[in-house]
Amino acid sequence: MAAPNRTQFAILGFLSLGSMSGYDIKKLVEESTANFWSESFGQLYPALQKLSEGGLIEKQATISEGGRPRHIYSINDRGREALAAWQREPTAPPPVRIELLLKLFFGARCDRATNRRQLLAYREQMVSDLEHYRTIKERLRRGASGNAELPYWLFTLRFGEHDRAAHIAWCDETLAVLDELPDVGSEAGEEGNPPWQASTRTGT
Amino acid sequence: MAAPNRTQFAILGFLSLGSMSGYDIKKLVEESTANFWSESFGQLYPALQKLSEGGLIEKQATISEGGRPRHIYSINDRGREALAAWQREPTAPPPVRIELLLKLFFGARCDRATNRRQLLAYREQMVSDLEHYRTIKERLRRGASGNAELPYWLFTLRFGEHDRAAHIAWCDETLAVLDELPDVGSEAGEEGNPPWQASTRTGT
DNA sequence: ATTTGCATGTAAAATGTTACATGATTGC
DNA sequence: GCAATCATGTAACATTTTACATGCAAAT
Repeated sequence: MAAPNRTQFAILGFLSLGSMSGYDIKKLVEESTANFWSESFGQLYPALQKLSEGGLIEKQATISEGGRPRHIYSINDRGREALAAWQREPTAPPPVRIELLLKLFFGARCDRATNRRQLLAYREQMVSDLEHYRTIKERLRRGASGNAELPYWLFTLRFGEHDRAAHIAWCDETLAVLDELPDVGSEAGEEGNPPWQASTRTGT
Repeated sequence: MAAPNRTQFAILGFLSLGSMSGYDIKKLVEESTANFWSESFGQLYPALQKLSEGGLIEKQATISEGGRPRHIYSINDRGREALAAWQREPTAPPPVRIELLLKLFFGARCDRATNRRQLLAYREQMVSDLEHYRTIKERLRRGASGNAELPYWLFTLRFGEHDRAAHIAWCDETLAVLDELPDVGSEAGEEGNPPWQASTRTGT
């Protein structure tokens, strides 16, 4: 079954919604999970082949309307089992690397205007994300009412809404505090060593 | 100046707080930014060398107490400039891949108990993160009061608090809705193709 | 005619983690 | 003596993105 590659499970998930080609999966990903999960062709095609070789999905070479060759993949029982098994497995927290916070952590090394600009740009992104989610939600409510999976799709959307709203609130709070800080410019008082002590890292 | 490697900027940031060795940086990272930014030795040591070659930091071979060799690095003016320039630059949003949401997106493919377990485990992690942040906060308030960078360090902590609190709220909301959903088990009604349509992806 | 979309794949590069190799010192 | 911490570095591996290569068909 090769490496515990998450791409393969994503593929199994999408194929569980219906048979389709690699190209179709890519499109579906962009339209549905792109906000929290995306895949590139460079991952999809090799993974499809591996799944096919592993006997979790079936490949049928078809000719589409225009006479173009198309490889349609379908999930089988072994694939469905593998999908469900993955869903049952404990989920490792994703590695986080938030560049904005790294910049802000060293915020005393640059001027206030710079920090403000970064926060405002981030805030704008969060607001536009929220708008985007609302659009998707309306489309879903119209196009998928009655669909048994709709609630689950809405769960992931609500995640985005909670998350972005919280980040906007954080931006506002941070901007307010920032305005009351002395603007030392980029030449701050250096040396005076950091008060960090060995922390008992909460193991994962 | 080689690749626009973020590790190098992280290093510059930490060296702007004081001169230290690669080992020291690694320790500091673990104690301070690990919640939103981490680095491994495999990245740190080559990056230190590159920065040194690039003339952004200075290397001094020292002998520490025990007679062990130590390489102490110090940031110079060019390095400080590069750090500030990076802070001014627009920040690209990090790629998000949240496995929990991917599993939940296909939640109709497994039983309710499985979805519940995943949500509860995630919720627990969020709660323990919050506790961890509180510990750090207290330590900071005691050990760094008066420090000019303290506000910025608290900003990143507040980010974590906002973020985790929102995710906990989402978990609770989701668990409540989940309980009212029919438990179809892993054999749900398949086919009935997804209502996703081409979405105008909000460009980044 | 030319662009856009459909469709599949490979190669290369960037990024990052984990494991390995080495060796000294300090505390138990 | 032995484990833990200090300390530096390399090698292998995994993951993922981006770019490249190819070609047909439909729409403009």
